[in-house]
Amino acid sequence: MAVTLHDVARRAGVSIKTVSNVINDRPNVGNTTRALVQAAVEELGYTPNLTARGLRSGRKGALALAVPDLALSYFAELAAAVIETAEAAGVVVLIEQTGASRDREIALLKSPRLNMTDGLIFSPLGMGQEDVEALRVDYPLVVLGERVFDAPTDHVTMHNVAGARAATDHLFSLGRRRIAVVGAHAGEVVGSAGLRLAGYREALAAAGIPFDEDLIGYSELWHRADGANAMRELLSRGVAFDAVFGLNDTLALGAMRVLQEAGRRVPQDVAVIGFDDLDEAPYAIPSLSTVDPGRGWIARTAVGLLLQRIESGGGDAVPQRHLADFRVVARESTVAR
Amino acid sequence: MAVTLHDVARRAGVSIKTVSNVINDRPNVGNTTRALVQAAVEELGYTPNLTARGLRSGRKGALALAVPDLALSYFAELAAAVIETAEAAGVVVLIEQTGASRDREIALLKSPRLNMTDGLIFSPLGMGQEDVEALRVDYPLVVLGERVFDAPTDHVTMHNVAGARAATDHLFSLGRRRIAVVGAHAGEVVGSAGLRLAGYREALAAAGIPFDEDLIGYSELWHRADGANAMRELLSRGVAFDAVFGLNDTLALGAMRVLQEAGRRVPQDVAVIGFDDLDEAPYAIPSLSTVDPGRGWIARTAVGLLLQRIESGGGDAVPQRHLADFRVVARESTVAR
DNA sequence: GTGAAAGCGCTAACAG
DNA sequence: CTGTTAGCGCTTTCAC
Repeated sequence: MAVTLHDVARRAGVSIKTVSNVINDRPNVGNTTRALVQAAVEELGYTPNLTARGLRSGRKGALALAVPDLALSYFAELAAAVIETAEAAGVVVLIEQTGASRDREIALLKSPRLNMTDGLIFSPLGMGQEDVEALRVDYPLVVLGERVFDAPTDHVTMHNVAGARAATDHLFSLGRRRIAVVGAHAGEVVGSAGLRLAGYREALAAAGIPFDEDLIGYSELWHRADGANAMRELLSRGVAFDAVFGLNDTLALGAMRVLQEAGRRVPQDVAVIGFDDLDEAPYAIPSLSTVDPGRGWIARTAVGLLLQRIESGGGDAVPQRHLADFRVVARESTVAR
Repeated sequence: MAVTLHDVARRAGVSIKTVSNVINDRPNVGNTTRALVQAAVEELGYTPNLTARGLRSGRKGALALAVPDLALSYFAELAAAVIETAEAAGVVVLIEQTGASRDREIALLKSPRLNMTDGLIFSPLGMGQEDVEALRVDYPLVVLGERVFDAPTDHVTMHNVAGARAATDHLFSLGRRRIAVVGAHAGEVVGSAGLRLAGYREALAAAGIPFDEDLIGYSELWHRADGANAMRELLSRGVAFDAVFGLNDTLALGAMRVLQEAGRRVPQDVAVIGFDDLDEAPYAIPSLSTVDPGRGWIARTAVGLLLQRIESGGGDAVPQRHLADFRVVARESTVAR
């Protein structure tokens, strides 16, 4: 290996600078020289050393994406979209898992590992409002989600409140009135759990239905098993309900599973709606109604924003906030009885 | 930003070499000097420039993982395990998606993008035996799966044939005899589809049951929708069957969905088994029986092997082949009637 | 035990 | 239009 610019230059009988110019197709190079160099590149099988280029130019051609856990479908699908978009721009993606731990999230933000990249797309789950300062970093950063407000960085996020409200309204439109929630985080205000719960409460208030704490199922994480456990607890509590709002699809699927184990028919006895519109939602049994939060748009916007920040040398343009469109996707789990 | 070794050296009143020695905790440095340097590092908030280190030492501290598509749960879960293992070794993971395209896979193998990393863990899906030569690369490479045999590289793979045979035997043990297959690839021999189908045929042969082409459902890809489509086609063909072997869990889940839409009860009318033991398999309705192919072990072994190759300077030790243990996981979708 | 100097492969001035 | 010359920040001989 180790074919360098020098080798190509020697072979083509030109200077290393000219080769560099051809590689980065810069304008000021004669056509014959260009062809000569290109031939040499072919013959020698030259491929630029990205590390050296990165060291010299400061541009690494890589971005980092930090998510809680790739095994969570939502983040896997998000990552797939981010990688696809980045690849189209000739940028590679390095993935970090934080395990939704506040400490690991904060540690990651100042990790030397990041200096292999030009910037970070960060989806925090453990950090909160009190950690705003940790987001004041000296590299391009785009934050996904709404755990932290008034952060000094670009945000791309979804309509958590409005989406949750629409999901709840959808259940109301079927005539359901006792709507259980699965996946709430005790005391949380910011963050997807808090915001979606707020949307649920807004819908309740607008419909004149009192909020009933007994209908709220809590869980730390949002794995399928957490949805199942929360539903088991809800059932064992003996409260009556005719619908369930899973704060995400994974929770909803876990809950749906337990409901059916317990002999409750979905949607006849209990209607179920989730949030995320995972690829698998249409294939659940029954197919799962949900809120499509515009994941693809979010990925594309986040990558675009980050690349733009990188391009502009991280100038301190005023932080932007982008919101994806959402829509309720009605499937079998919320068919009217 | 941009605190360099020089800055630390100046602050500590020592030479840059000494600082470097402390950072990489090399032995030959006095205790007082070491403390002095460490203090300076703290104060200045020095973090090493990994790009420069990579350029100089040749070690980038990164590895690439190439999979067909992160949105496929199997690969998402595999990637999660690889990242976790790599992180424990202080190595970051860069993910490439090939879309299961042969051309993109081959292109990736010689992509300059890879020289940001020390090596590649490669899970091909489009390449075949005729592409062995493309695997003869000059960087450490570990191949996952069995699309290519006699390759000049390390392999980590699963017992596709034996696992599939065990899955089929499990269905036999329930008294099922007409076992449909979902997700076969026409004419494929190597590759997961071909091997798992071979395992199915082995089980058939051992049980003295003739192979019936009518029971084989084909699909190009292994998305949920492909399993659903293959099952729809199988049903429309009107052949009788009392069990289904999904060549992976995703296919099985898609097929199960269609079966129930069509009024076939699982497992009473049709037993269903998959392959992969995805996180979601226990939460399907009914919970999905499957083959656990040892995904975690595969990830750990692949990372270990790659790091070892990298460590040893890519010496041409003889290619190794590692096989994970598997086991059949019986759940509700294959309960005896 | 520590310092000085060279150079990894590339880009970016600045000349010519 | 093309060549020369410095480094980017680090590790690594080789002296001391």
